[in-house]
Amino acid sequence: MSSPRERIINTASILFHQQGYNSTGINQIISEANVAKASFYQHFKSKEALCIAFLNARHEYWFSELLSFVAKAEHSKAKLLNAFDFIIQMNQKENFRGCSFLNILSEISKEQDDILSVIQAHKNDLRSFFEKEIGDELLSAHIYLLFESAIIESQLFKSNELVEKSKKIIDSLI
Amino acid sequence: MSSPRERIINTASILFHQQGYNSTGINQIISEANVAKASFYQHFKSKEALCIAFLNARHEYWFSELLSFVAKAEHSKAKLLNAFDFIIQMNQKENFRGCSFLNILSEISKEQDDILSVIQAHKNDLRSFFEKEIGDELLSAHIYLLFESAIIESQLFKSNELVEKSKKIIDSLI
DNA sequence: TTATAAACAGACAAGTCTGTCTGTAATATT
DNA sequence: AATATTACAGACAGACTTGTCTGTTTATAA
Repeated sequence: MSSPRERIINTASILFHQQGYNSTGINQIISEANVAKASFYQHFKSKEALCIAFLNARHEYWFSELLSFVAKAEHSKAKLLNAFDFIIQMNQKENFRGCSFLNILSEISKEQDDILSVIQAHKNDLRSFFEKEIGDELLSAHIYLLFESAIIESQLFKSNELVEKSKKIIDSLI
Repeated sequence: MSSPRERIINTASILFHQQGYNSTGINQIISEANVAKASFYQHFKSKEALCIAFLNARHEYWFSELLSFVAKAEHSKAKLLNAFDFIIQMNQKENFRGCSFLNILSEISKEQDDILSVIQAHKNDLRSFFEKEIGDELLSAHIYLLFESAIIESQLFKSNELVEKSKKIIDSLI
């Protein structure tokens, strides 16, 4: 069996993503992770610290999945279209729960800048990904914006309709 | 002085929008609205009912503000650009707190479909607004997607940078 | 002026939350 | 084998949550 720390992160990943950050308590996390409360606070000094550890783990996971999904294609345009197919795959896998980072963004208060920084760093990495792939500054911002709304709108309407539309738009754009 | 119901909605509007839905308790709302708890539950059967009343009030307010802002322009293209200037105005007015509807979307659980329906209705109205203004189906979806991400990204980065970029994109698009 | 309605204050129940603490059991290292 | 570390169980504090309830005061209407 994995270490307590791993079990906590894995359980928190599922629960935060499924129920939201504020709606998930430490007690539920440690109970489902089979970890004692004292052990939890030995690894994480607070719930906020766990949140940051979760976001970092999520960043690693999500990005490597995106990259390997995109790598299936050869040319730049096909890679971009694959990125949107990646959204569709994740929607199915995770029941249209949207983006962990943006979900938590909506839940945190002004005081929690530590968390905000991690979210911003993640999205800056995503922006850089598109910039490297596309080159042109304005066009890559354009694609990034469509990518972001494609995720959110599929969460909102529980449907891939606007992801598909985004693909059509990009097809006519590039 | 206004009625208790009005005071509750007004206070909840500020607090939900500033602190988030789950982080705002009934006790804080009634205390800042100067309303007795019994009076609150005479007007709203639950916090969820208040949430729906708030979203409806927000819908009315936000949409009429958008329409009057857009009406300043004559032609279709100028109206669309004005819609993005409306985002900039609201960002300044409300400290980059983003969209109330999408914020609450991130906080609710699977079971709260009543709230989800109100959010979806709001966004469908927004989509219709762009469709009426533009005509073309795919293009109006395109503008809608850019509009949505413009709001979210300005909340995320506490900046109007990507709203301005969206305006440039639309300028070259139409 | 009397009767009806609405808003008031605030205690209370029953549950949640995070974080601390005590003490025991299992595991690693020397 | 003895020591040091790590994880365990779970009680506890203190503060929060939503919603109910009792009783009082104010405002409206007959």
